[in-house]
Amino acid sequence: MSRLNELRMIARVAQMYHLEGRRQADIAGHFHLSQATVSRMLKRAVAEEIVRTTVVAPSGTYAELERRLRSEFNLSEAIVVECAENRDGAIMARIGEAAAHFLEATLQNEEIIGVSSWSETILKMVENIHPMKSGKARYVVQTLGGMGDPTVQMHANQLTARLARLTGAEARLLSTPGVAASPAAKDVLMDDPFVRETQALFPKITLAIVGIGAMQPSNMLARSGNVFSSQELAEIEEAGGVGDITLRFFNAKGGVVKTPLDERVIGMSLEELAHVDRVIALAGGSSKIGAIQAALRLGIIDILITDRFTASRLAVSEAIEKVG
Amino acid sequence: MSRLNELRMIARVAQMYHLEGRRQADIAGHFHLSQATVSRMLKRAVAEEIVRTTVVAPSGTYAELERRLRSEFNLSEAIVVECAENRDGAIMARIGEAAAHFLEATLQNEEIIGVSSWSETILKMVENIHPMKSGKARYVVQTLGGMGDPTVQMHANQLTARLARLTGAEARLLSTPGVAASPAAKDVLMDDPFVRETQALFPKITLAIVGIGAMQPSNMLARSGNVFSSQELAEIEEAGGVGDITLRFFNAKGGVVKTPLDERVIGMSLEELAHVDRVIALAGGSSKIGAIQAALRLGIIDILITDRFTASRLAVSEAIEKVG
DNA sequence: ATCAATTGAGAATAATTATTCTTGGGTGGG
DNA sequence: CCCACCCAAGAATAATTATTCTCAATTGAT
Repeated sequence: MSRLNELRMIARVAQMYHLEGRRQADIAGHFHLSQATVSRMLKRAVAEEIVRTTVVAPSGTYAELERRLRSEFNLSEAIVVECAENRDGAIMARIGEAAAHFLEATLQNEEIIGVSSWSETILKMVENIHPMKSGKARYVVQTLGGMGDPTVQMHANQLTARLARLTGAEARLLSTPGVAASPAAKDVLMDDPFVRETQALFPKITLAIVGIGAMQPSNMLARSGNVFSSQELAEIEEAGGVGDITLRFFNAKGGVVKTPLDERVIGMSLEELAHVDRVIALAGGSSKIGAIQAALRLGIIDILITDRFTASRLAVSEAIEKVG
Repeated sequence: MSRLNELRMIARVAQMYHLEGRRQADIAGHFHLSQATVSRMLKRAVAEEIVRTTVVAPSGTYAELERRLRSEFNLSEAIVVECAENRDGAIMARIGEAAAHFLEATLQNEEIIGVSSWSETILKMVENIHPMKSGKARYVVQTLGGMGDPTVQMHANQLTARLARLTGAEARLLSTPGVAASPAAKDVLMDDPFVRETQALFPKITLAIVGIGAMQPSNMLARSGNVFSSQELAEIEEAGGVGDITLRFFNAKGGVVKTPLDERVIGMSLEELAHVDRVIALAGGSSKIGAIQAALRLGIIDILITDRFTASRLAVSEAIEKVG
């Protein structure tokens, strides 16, 4: 019976604290208690479930899906965006917006940003970033050479440059094809002092923004001319490759797939990426599910930004495979 | 659209803080934000109703009734106790328990407690107090002489003494009748040095525990022999009296009613009571509604402890009268 | 009954959180 | 275009809260 009297008082203290907004010391004075006691009563109020705090996700957000992604794939953060229709264009726009906001909110001073600048999603991100006047970032480093058609290559350079301008950083470009014709050709291309300089920054990147590619080349990539021939792609698939990040391939289990082609890519390696403090992956769309799942299994992505359709399928599929 | 991205992040921060119990500085580190920003986001989360805190009153408590009593009667605190049946015996027992708990929880060191020791409710309170070993209170002062029958007078003394023992205090008794036969007789009784000494403590009382009497004498009071004759009671009623605290009468509007009888009472006056830091009134039961309501209007009671039936009728009745 | 272990509360202190102060940028009116 | 004002964010600081430390008292086990 005295327990009830005790709880009544605890409830009253909780009411004064949480609803009336009074300070603990104030409440302590009111009841002639010590502040320490009030603090303990409030703790007790939570334990007794007299005080309950709920966090309501705003509609259009998917906190539960995010939680599952974090937990299934051991991510530092996951952002799942609302998207009315499961269409690639819409999805990329929404992911881009969310990524832009996240970047703006969390970008530190003097960061060195790495960006693999030929994904449409990343383009959407850049389009949504507000200019940050007081030069926040130090460098924006292009982590993969341009693809095929020189016009598109320039596009990629421009995207990097634009991101640099928006973040008040200096752009460090890779004005070279992403894939050389041969290892020897790569050596030649790498001889360029600007290329060397940019590459030298890879280990210093503090924040990398990457897209995830499926074996099906994306629109942008396709338009940019063929990167790898279908024969080469077949070779990669043969070796188990299901997706790539900056043209570095991996298999469904999250293992790195090395083929001779690897020697011809001019860009950041997965090993280098693994050393980056924050790796943000932007990817969505039903055609990429498998690639994304595999990419997450690499264990080098810290933050995934995706759409609710993809998120849902990723979470379910991963959970099932773990049980199976 | 960016508002949603902002709210998502706020929601996530709120989740980490409130549900995962992480520190603001920790969250700030996770998102590369400043602790100040996290604090502001959390404030915003409350404003946006992303975070909601509810205080659930344990069943068997009546927070809303208490709130109404506090507000209608301008009380510092109100305690409304659960009570299965609207029967005086049960009500007094519950009120006593609650009062005991409240006293134990809020009693300071060196307090000087005044107690008008002839109410059954106060007796129940004393019965429920656990001994406080490290002498908390300084004195327990009897604020009204005993009534009629010397046996009952002794009872009253014993109750005071018992409360003193339980609180580790020294008892200061009024070993005299509560009502003298005449003002002159009162002067004689007051000549007693112990009586004078006790009375001298009235202005030093820091916490007074009082009952509220209706014009209908209570069981205990009746058993103790008649205090006032029916003629005298009629005289008081004539003057508007509807209730008393330590035999000091007041009318329905909360005004003090002085009659010649007042000159014969040996006990604390309402003026003295008004100067006491904390005045705790213990009263319940349907027969006392009017008296309690009037007593509360006196404005000298800080804390009321009553039962849910009485509380409910008090709150309703006061609200109606205020509207009318 | 005695004693170690446990509990409970306040005082003092450490940790955490809110706010003020300051700076720099954005904005809108002249 | 310039200026004044407003707003946002972090650093520094003030305010608030949680915890540790201490002491005393209780309990349970001999």
